[in-house]
Amino acid sequence: MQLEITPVQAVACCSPLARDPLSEADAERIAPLLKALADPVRLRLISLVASHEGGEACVCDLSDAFDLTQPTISHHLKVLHEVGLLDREKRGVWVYYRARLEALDGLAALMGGTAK
Amino acid sequence: MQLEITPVQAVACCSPLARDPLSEADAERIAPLLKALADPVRLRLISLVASHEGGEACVCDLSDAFDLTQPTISHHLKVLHEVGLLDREKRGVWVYYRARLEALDGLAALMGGTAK
DNA sequence: GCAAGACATAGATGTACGTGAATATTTACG
DNA sequence: CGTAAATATTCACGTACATCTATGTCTTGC
Repeated sequence: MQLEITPVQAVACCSPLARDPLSEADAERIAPLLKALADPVRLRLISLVASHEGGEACVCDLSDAFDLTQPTISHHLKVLHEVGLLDREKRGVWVYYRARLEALDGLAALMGGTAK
Repeated sequence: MQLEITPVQAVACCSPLARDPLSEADAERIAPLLKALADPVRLRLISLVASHEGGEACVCDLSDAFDLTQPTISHHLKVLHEVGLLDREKRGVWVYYRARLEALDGLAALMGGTAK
């Protein structure tokens, strides 16, 4: 269940960085999203999930790619989930994660478009 | 003078996150860029610089927008400069910063394009 | 040359964060 | 039920980081 407002929803509500000065409030809402992405392990995790067949992957698919303990992977997935970059669905014993592509697109729209 | 390799150059050398799994090496090079951006103050700083007239701004233009001391602003600008997101040019007493739009576009290309 | 202004650096401090070990929770299966 | 497997949570620890105060460096104008 996902009832609370996640930082992901902050992405869609402002013009590109290079067009207008970002407000303090918007910056405070967007920074956590980037902070969640600003880790090598989490970058690879979201990339693995997003590029995995079917657009989703379970933890078992993911943890093999890293030289980290299972709780650490679980922690990183939680961080990405809490900001709304990953959706989480439990099916049986396994937990499947799915990337929120709109969120990534939102961030891309924020940073890009400067070459216009 | 800018002779060393900055993290900014790591952006252009990989396909979008959602297309192929990001390699460990690429992730290690890109994460510092996002980490530099993942701060409310630095987000606003780069936005202020990029959206400022002429595409550049001196520290004096920037520090007024924040309730922080001058050394703190200077520190944040240094962080953005060190990863290559901001160019730095001293003219007289003033130091002008300019956003590297290619870097921002590179990041945007990395995260977006998922709606294809 | 000296004083003033713009910006950077150094040192110090509290907080946030990445990681692992140990343990808990949940589900399937016999 | 009870055991095994998949994932999450808790606790602890070392490091990184944001911020401030104090000080340094450099440029301009008198």
